[in-house]
Formats: sequence, structure tokens, C-alpha cells
Amino acid sequence: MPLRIVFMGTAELARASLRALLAPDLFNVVAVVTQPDRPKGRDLKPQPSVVKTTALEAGLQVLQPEKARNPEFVSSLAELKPEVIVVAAYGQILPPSILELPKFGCVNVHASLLPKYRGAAPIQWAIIDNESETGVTIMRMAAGLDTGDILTTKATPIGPDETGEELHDRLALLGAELLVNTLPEYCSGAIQPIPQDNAAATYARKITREDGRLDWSLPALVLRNRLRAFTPWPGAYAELSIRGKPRTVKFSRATVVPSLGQPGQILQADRNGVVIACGADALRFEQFQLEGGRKMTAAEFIAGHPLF
RNA sequence: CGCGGGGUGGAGCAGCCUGGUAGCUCGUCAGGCUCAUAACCUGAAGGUCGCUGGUUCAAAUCCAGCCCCCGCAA
Repeated sequence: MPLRIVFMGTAELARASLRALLAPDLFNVVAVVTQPDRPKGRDLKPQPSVVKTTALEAGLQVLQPEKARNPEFVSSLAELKPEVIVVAAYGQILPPSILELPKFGCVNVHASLLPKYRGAAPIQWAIIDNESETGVTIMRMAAGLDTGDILTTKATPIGPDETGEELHDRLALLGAELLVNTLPEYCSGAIQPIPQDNAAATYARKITREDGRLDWSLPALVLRNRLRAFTPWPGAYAELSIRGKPRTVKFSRATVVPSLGQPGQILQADRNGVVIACGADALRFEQFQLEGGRKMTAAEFIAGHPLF
């Protein structure tokens, strides 16, 4: 008998896991729970989450409670009689009434090697901290934030130039793979859950738009790590004076180059890129995006926006 | 009525407020210089200034409507 599963997820990371569960021989996804359609896009029209879109394509039932802890929703969830609930990047805290509802509880896919990087932005923080390795964890959910017992983990090295987006995509696939391998074993009782070492826990707080602002007094290496962690969102940006006017410029792709110079000083600006001095060394940028504009190469940018 | 930026030779932009000769950087082409070059010098080609209408002696520029593109909103 295929395992009766309710899937709860919203963000992009969850999509790969949902897809992996679409294996009728092993798993029976009886419903998909995702956040209500939120205003997005240029006209702020409500748009379905990527998980909803994927679920509908697969012909699955979709539930979108405003609040998952709503008793009415919990009871309708109970009627689905899931044996296990799989949660991935859902975006809401689940009450104990849901955590304890299925026979095998709630299982979560988390994009870090727990107990490190609990919280909302584990991928970004691992890059910011210049970690050489991260991974995914499948855990049995508990009441605290990402504090549940660990079922399985899978590590992967972080490439020196890897961006948040690239790492995210890899971890999404890795997590999905680990999930489908873990579930059958876990439900058959073959896995002994391991409690997390709370003393070793770190917290990866949510990233905000303001985190993307570049502080030139910081060392170039630090800024570069932040830039690649924040690709594509919120990006890395700073104000530059162009034709005497301050303009916000968003950068992507930066390389560290040795140099002395006052932090913030523009050392070079030509078709090869723009070099700006940082607290230690300097950064060379090769891609630019002005407020309201599309991305440009250094040659394009310099042609119309003199920096000297 | 969510906020905002923009459509000007092939690319990126200025000019618009304060109407009157189409500008800048780059690219392209030709020639020159050089051992050589993405360098430098000289010259050239290439534009219905998004569309329609209005105001005016005169509109890229002012007014109205329309089309299209893009950013922010997580």
C-alpha cells in the first residue's frame, strides 16, 4: 500500500520534493496544502504559489488555509487520514494538533545540516559565513523552530563562486532525493531519530532587502560572499554618483582584486568592469542594473553612465 | 485604481522643465599609425526621436489618448 501523504509547501524549494513524491507505487499524495494566493506581479494580482501550480498540473487536491492552525482546517486535514505529513518551505508554524495528527507525524525537509542554520534562510547564511559545506536534513518536526529529531542528512560542498540561487536549486533536488529515500525507511521503523545537539545550534534569520546594501568599509571577501548569497534576492546594491546624481545600482557577479584605496573609491571603470575599493582589497563588478532598468554588461553600463 | 522608471542611428545614454541646425560614449565601415593590439589618429555610413491626434509660424521638447518594455513590491 502506498503511503498516504499530505504535502505542505509553498516556496520554490518545496517543488522538487513534491515532484519526487509523485510516484504512485510508493506514495499517495492525497492533498497539497499551500499558502493562499498572494498579490504578486506588476499589477499586484494574486498569484498561485509554485507548489499550487505544480499540484494542479498533477491533478492533486489543493488546500489553501489562511491560517493552518485554524481548527476547521485541522479537522479537514484529519479527514484526509494522512499517515505522514511532509512539510517543505511552507511558511507557517504548525500547531501541535497538526504535528501529532498523522501516525508518523510531520516530516520536514530543511536546507542545512541541522542543528546549524535553523530558520528561514539557511542557504544564504551558509554562503555568507563562507562555509565550504552544507546540506539537507530530513527531520521529524517538533514544536520548536527546526528543532526536531534528525532522520537523515546529506552533505554537499559549496562551490567557491556558487550563488544562493544555484545552491538553492541543488539543495532542493538533494532534499527531494533524500526525502523519498528516507520516508519508506522511516515509516518502516528502520530509522532511529537522533535528537539535535541544541548547544551546537545556530539561527539563520530571515534576509531583508536592507541586507543587500553594500557597506564599502567591509572587506571585499565579506561583501562578495554576501553578494553571491543574495543572488538573486535581494541582490547587492549601492549608490553611485552618475552625472552628478546619486543612482542606486545593483551588482551581480563580483570578484575580489587586491588593492589599496579608500573604501567606496572607484578605482577603475571601463569595459572590463568597475573596480571599487572596500575595507580590505577591492571588488570588480561586471554586471549592473539601475533602478527601473534591466541588467547590463560593464561595456553597456559604462557607455551611457560615466563614473568619472 | 499598489509604487515607480523608460521607449532618441546597431548598444547604452544626454537633450524635454525654459519649443527653433539631432548630441555623448561605444560599436560598425574605410583609411592611417604600429612588431602588434580590445590602444591611438583621421574620415564615413546609419535616426519616420514608440503610435495617433491636438496646440504652434515651428514639436524629440508642450497637451490628450493609445501601444510596448522594465524595476520594486516576497
